[in-house]
Parts: sequence; C-alpha cells; structure tokens
Amino acid sequence: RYTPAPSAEEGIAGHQAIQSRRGYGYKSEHLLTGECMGLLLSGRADIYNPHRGRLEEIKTHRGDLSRIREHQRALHRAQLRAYGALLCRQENRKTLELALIYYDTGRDKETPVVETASAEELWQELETLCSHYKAWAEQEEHHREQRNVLLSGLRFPFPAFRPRQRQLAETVYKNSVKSGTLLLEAPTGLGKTLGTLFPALMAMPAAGQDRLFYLTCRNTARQLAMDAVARLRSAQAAQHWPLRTLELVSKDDACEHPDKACHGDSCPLAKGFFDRLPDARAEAAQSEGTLDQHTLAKIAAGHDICPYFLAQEMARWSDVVIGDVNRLFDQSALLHGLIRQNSWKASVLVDEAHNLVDRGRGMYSVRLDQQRLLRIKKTAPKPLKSAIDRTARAWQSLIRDCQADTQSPEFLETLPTQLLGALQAMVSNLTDYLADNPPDLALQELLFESVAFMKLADSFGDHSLCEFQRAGRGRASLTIQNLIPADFLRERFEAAHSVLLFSATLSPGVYYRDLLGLPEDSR
DNA sequence: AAGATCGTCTTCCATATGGG
DNA sequence: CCCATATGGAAGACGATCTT
Repeated sequence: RYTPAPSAEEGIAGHQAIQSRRGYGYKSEHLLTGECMGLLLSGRADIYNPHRGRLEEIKTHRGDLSRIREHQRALHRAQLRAYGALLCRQENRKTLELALIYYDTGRDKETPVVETASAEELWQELETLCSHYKAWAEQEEHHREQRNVLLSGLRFPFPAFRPRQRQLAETVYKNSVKSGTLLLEAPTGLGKTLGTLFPALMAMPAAGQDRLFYLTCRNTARQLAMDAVARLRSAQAAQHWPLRTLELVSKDDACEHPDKACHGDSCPLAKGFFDRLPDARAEAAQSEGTLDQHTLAKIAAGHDICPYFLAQEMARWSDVVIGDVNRLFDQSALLHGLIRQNSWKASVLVDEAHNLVDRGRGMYSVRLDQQRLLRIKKTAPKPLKSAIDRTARAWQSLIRDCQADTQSPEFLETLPTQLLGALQAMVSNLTDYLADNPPDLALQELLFESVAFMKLADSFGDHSLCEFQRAGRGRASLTIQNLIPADFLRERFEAAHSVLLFSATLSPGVYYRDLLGLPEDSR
C-alpha cells in the first residue's frame, strides 16, 4: 500500500530488515536512561554494537534522499547524538561511532551517515539542550499553576445564575471531574455557552485536565464561545488573565493567498515558514490575551507567515481551543493528534451536538470524480500520462460493469479493485512528480481526492455505502458514503478525558450514543 | 543459462458513438 | 453537426514458467 511517506508498518518492517542483516553482537532496541540537569531522560536506540562501539539510528524514507528537509535531518542527528550522550555515560565510553541510517523502503537501500564523537562533547550538547528544555518546561509549569489558580477561583460574569443554569453547571462540573461522557439536552435560552464553558473551565484544576476544546458546528456558535470567554475575562477582579485561548478558523477563512497553492514554491507566506515561526510564536505566546482570528492575522502579518499555520502551531500551546468539530473528529484532525502525541487530558465540549451525526458522516465520506480526471488527462505532463490513462481505462471498465441501467445510482457490494489499483499507482506517480516539479493546483487536487478516496476505501465496511452514479458521458462518480460514523468517532471520544455533548435536541439519546460511538455508560 | 512460449498489461492508433 | 468520450485491435513490453 503506497503512502508518500513510509507508513508505520513499513517503518517497522524497514527497521527489522536492517536489524536482521546486522549479524551477531548487536543489541536492538537498546534501552537508554539517564539524568541530565535534573531531567529524567529515556529512549530506545535502534541498534547498538558494543564491540565496534557503534550506535545506529534508523530512519525510513521513500524516494530521493534529498527530499528529506534540512531541519528534519538535523532533528534526526540531534536525536542520535542525545542517545549517544546517554549511552556513553551509561556504558562509560570515551568515544562513540554514530551512524544515522536512512533506509529507502521502496528500493531496499541503506544510506549511512557516520560520524565519531567524544563522550564529552555529546554530554555538553545534551546539557545545552536540557537547559533550554528545562527553562521552557519551568515556565510552562508556572503558567499552568497560575492558570489553575485563576480557574479555581473563576467568577461567574453575572450576579446570579438563571433558573436551572446552576443545575446545568453542576452537572457539567461533575462530569468533568469524574471523567465522564455526557449527552446533555438543555432548552434554548438557558445560556448554554456560558453555562457549560464556565463550569468546565472551573473543573479543569480539580479534574487535572490539561486542555479544553470547545467545538462548534457553525461559525456563529464559535463566535458566541469567543464572546463568552471575553465576558468571563472582563468579569474577573484581577487584570492578569493566564488563560491562553485560541480561535481556530478554517483554512479558507484564514488564507491570505487563496489563489496560490499551499506550498513553499508558490505561496510567499509558506516559503521559509519555519525560519520565521519562532519569532511569531513567541509574540503570540506573550500577547497575554485571546488569540482570535483578528489578533493572529495581525501577528502573522508582522512576521510574513501564514496565519492558518500559525494558529495550528498555537494549538499546542493554548489552554482553551475554540474551533470547528472537524478539528477533533476529522480523519487527520489536529487536536486529536495533539491529544495522542502529548497524552493530554482533554476536556471536550461539543456545542449543537445534534449536528455531529451529519457532520461525522460528511467527514468520513468521499467522492471520486471522473470528469476531473478527464480534464487533467488532456494537459497532463508526459511522465503522468500513462498512469492517468490507466485510471481512465479503469473508469471505463467500471462503467461497463455497472451499465445495468443508466442515470439511476447503483450501490456496489464491493469496491472496484481495478480502479483502486490504478488509483494507487497514479497517487504514487503524482507524489513523485509533485515532489520535484513546480506545484500545480489541479494535480494537487487530483492527488488529494485520490488519496482521500483510497484512505476511506481501506476502511470500507458495513458502516458505509459505495455508490456509483453516471450523469452522462465522462461524468461518472463514485462515492463512499458513510452512514454510521461511530466506528470512526469512537476512538476520538475514548481519547478525551471528559466529553460533554450538548444541544437543545438530543433525543432519543440512545440513537446519538450508538451513531456517534459513545461509551455504553454515557448519559 | 540461454532461449522459447505463453499470458498479461501497455501503448498507440483508428473508429464508433453519444451529448450538447 | 461536432467534439470529446468510449472501445477495440495491433504491436510491443514484460514477467513467469517451461524446455533444451
């Protein structure tokens, strides 16, 4: 199965391939631990050969090695050198041979980058790293303490609760603290936004939660949540407001160059993004306030970087993130990725949750369009001709197989293997082509569409339908239509520490629980 | 080990055909 | 009616397997 970067399985297979050809006398997955500047460090080195005094770290890749970016390689090297420092200390070595092995999973080829280093220089390097890290970690720790103090004593912005609002707040608070999953139906006009956000924030210190995600289905609801935070802030006695709040807007809304491809060669805000990011990030982190769309756009403009990706970055460092539901529930959702990566305890609030079924279905449905392929086929560059042709042929044969009756859509029991095979080859060619040619919006769209289709085709099952439709010559389409998003959403709910789904209409509860994949004991 | 054979898949070209 | 799409055939490339 082709993916542009090696998949996890390929990576593991690659590691094993290399480890198996190292012969005797080496240790794989060598455990390293140590203490540096009061920090406990641990890691697993891929290969260590004590007799040769050689430590190896394997990185799998695909295609030309030059495609791996400079900063990526620097990171690999830094990791190896940190392992080296730990190893020297652990085994009392004076020097060490360090080898970074780049393994091409496609061509089964190793490219080693070897250097020798002394224990002393490695350890000094590690100390520098650790002192940087420690300063940052202490500052984050400090921020968290301040934040928790603020949240524990958070004051409600109105003199009194509305009727039943107190009861709502108590329910929400308890749900957070006991790490529950709650479906909450509350009538309109109760002040749901504040009525849920306030107790959920207050519960964070008691529940030991790291982050709060407030997810909405519409932009107006997102705005309401931002307003609620602003209201809370103005109601506090102290001027100090150590609660980093971030508004995530869609790429389309944030983009400053919608006509250009989102690519370093095409968009001026993308070129050298990572060079200018640190300064922009520092400014955003220091501006003690709410990072709404407007504020972020201004900071981004000051540093000539893309506001959308600056917001993505700030999602790592914000206590409260307010954004669309797809930021957590989508296939490659940013917030879900962050939860897993950092093992965050996240408090998840979903506003207007009755929409989540439909939105979830949409997130796990995809449409493949024949017309797009045919349009591109005409102007496609030579190296892509054959792959695109083959896909076009696969379309024809699919149409032939399905010609039972035209016009009316037809549901397929199984996915068309021939078309999938052709797509796979085409995706592979497209990725290679786009990697070393100037960006092309049309080709990129074709690639995204195909990749998305194949991804969902991979997990095709009872929860989805495959629908073939032909609106005329050259205008066929194939849709994977998800009906039961539960199978995809379940893990998202499980990864969250506490979940609160609320809306004015959430009955019958069992219907939502089962369609969304909520745990059995959710209320 | 080189060559022969066969089947499958591409590629290229010519031609039929349906939709606007 | 015209053009883009659809399709079939021929030639060639490629790989697997069998034969000498």
